[in-house]
Amino acid sequence: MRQTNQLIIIKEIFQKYEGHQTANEIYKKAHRRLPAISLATVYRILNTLVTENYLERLNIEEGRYELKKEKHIHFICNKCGKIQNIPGEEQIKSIEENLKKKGMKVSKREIIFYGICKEC
Amino acid sequence: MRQTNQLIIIKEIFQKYEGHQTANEIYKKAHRRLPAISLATVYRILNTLVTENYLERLNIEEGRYELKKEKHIHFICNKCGKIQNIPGEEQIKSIEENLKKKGMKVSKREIIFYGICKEC
DNA sequence: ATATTAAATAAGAATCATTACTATCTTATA
DNA sequence: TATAAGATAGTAATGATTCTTATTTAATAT
Ligand SMILES: [Mn+2]
Ligand SMILES: [Mn+2]
Ligand SMILES: [Zn+2]
Ligand SMILES: [Zn+2]
Repeated sequence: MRQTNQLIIIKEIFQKYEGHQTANEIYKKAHRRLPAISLATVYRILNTLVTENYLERLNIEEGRYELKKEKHIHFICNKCGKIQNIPGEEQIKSIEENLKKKGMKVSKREIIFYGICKEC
Repeated sequence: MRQTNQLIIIKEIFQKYEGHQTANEIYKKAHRRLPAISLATVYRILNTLVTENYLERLNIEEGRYELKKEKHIHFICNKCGKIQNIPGEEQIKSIEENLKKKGMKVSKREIIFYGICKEC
């Protein structure tokens, strides 16, 4: 993978802000530093970084990307829209073990709770 | 809510097949019985039925709808694409109780495991 | 049964996220 | 520095979903 300016900048954006960002948000941030960058390039780099396990994609209405870290679960507030990382790993592991016993092999997961957050 | 032909047919499609179907699949099935039906109508009716808790929408790459039944979890095979309903309700309830203790109110959730199914 | 009317529909345009395409450019390497 | 495979910009294309508006229809009152 070639170390292009575009790739370096997008990686830096994720290092600077460890939140859940859309492709378009990344594009706007990258565009400030590299006005010639194209949205298609942002999408291609995001896809590549997901394939390489550098990023993770969260499928909500619009795709959101975040740095790949220890596995976690998401809570999205229906009022303010904030996305939080929440605990629950033991319970999920328990489900995955039961699936394994049944002969299924889990490689990925998407666990999202929706509701009203503490502040709202 | 008016009992239109379009609404009745779409409900019957879900009664006949209790699987996870896309808007377009519904449209094609409905179209056989009512060639004049439009895709926009299918979408509007699906949205209405979700609002009324008759259907549930599963957000994967493409939206998939199924009859609303007891809460459950999904497993999607990366190879054959089959979507299965799997158990794990106790563990999820445990997570939700912890969220409640922290002051969050859960109203909806989306729990999907991806991997390879028993047959593949 | 018929007229009335508010709600639902068909058809197609519009929107929005994402991907495909291709000529041009750039990083890595010799 | 010359070269070539890989990456990019710009833009067209795609696919799912929603919007718009003129027309139709189910429910209700007569
Ligand atoms: Mn997260
Ligand atoms: Mn299901
Ligand atoms: Zn909130
Ligand atoms: Zn399978």
